[in-house]
Amino acid sequence: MRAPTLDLTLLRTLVAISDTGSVTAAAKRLAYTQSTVSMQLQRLEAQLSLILHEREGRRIRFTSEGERLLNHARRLLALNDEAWSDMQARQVTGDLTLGIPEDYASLLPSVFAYFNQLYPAVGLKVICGTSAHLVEQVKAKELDLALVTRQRNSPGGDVIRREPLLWAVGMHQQPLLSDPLPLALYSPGADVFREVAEQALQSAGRSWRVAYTSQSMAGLAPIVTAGLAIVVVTRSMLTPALRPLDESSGLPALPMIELALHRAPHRPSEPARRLGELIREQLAVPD
Amino acid sequence: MRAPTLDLTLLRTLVAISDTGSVTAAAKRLAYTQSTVSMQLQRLEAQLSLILHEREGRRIRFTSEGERLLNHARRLLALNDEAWSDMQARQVTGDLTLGIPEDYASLLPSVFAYFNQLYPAVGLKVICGTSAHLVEQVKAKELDLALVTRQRNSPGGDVIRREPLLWAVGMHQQPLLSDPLPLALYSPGADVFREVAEQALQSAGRSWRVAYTSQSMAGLAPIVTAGLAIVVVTRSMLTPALRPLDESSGLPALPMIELALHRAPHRPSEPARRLGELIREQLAVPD
DNA sequence: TCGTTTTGATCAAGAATGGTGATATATGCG
DNA sequence: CGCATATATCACCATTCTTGATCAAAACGA
Repeated sequence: MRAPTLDLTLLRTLVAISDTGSVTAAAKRLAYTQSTVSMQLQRLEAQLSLILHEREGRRIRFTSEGERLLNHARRLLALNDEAWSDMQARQVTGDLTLGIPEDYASLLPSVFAYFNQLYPAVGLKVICGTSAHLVEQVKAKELDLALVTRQRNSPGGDVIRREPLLWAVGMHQQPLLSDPLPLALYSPGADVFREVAEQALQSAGRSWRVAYTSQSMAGLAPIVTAGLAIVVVTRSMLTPALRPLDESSGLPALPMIELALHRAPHRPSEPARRLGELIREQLAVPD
Repeated sequence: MRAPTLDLTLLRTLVAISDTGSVTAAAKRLAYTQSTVSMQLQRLEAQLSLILHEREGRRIRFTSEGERLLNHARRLLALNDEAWSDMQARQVTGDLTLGIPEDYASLLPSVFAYFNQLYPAVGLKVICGTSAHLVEQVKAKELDLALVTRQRNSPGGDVIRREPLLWAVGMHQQPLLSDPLPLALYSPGADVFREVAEQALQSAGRSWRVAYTSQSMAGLAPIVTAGLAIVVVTRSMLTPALRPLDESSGLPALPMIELALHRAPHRPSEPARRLGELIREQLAVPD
């Protein structure tokens, strides 16, 4: 039993007719003429020597063969689309620099791996820095994209995800609720976490002291796990060495933080567009 | 990212080139001209704006994009072929009568179910009877097909499978090796099992008596499980109530039996062809 | 009920596509 | 250095596909 090949174009038309329920609407969707779609349907039936549809009044009804072919068609087209976009993706070339906050570096590797698989011809460079600095670099076109943290509803960039901020201490430490509260913070002005924490404490009337500062979480970690200070993190930054504190700790609630994607001011390059899309897809609200 | 549709014909050509390793050979396989295949390959590359192949000397080498597309192509074509043959199968209509030995009835239901799924428009009738009778009916065109048992290398029909014959007794019975041996047999002349058994005993110089006869195994079963007689079966006819005897029982070895498919003398109808093929596929040497 | 509108089928015609044979080019082999 | 084989390219032809126009049939509205 030889198997000639189906015409995917006709199958796409068939699916469009089924989806829209009418030849005319399908024609509109596919940017064909009504007569074209009508003839395509007939052509498909002729090629298979099968009656795929019948009409009751004006409404179209698919025969059981038609329905069956529709199933095949959808699977076939899904595979086709996947193949096509995979092949197109391989043509996307260029270089691309993305900036991320150091503390989110742990969140992204899987995205980078996936991106590299989809777009092997793109040279992706990743630069870590504080959010404020990254935003500057994007404006200066030193970066194509930057993923930054920011306070809720502050302007600039597209929001990718919102996350709650948490107070955290070392896993085996009791909360140090001394007054003033010993904080481990990022360098002054460098990061929103610091601003947020100080605002929250201030409006709660708590006093604090900066027990330690660093450019990144990595630098703060030893201090915190040693129990010398408490720190502000997002849920995705929690490690086994950190224990989050809930409201029973008596500390003021912290607002949500936003993760936003900034794009360089000119029209984004194709690789930048793709990576932006991928980041949005992969990081969107996994809560 | 819109996804235009690939041309499966071109993909088939691509696969053929890959399989045969040359444009000319692919053309031969596909019943195209060499120039056609050459242009098809170029067309495919043009449509995707990709270089799929390069030449080193005369030999063709696919680029990594080409190899990647080949993977997609094979999957796509497999799905296409499946869809096509499924749709074609639905057009096979007609009626069809198959004869089988009663004792093989238990072996076939799954085949019938599968057949009915593949060819829902075919009315399949199954008739049970002894092999000798079924052969007569096929010759008389009362049956389209008949599956029969026969002695090894006897003429007529196509061999579907060979099976060893076994002596069997009731599961909890000791072999009754009295002399003469009490046999449970099919009706005289009705089945090859009987002939085979008698030949084997005769040439071994054993005497026997027919303790019970019936038209089918179903009729013999009670006698055998009660331990009143021994019986000849194929491996596929063994039930939990039956225990096969090996050569240590002292009984003469039995020859292989053949399961053969007879077709009515005229050109087989399409449904008959399909069922024949299916039976061959499904029953072929599962040992 | 009778126009009006919308939808689908059909047709002829023009455009575009795809296949072919002939031919030129290149490669491998003796 | 040819000869044999494989591939690329080209012009031509046939077929296929799309389209606009037209017609028939339903649905719609008053």
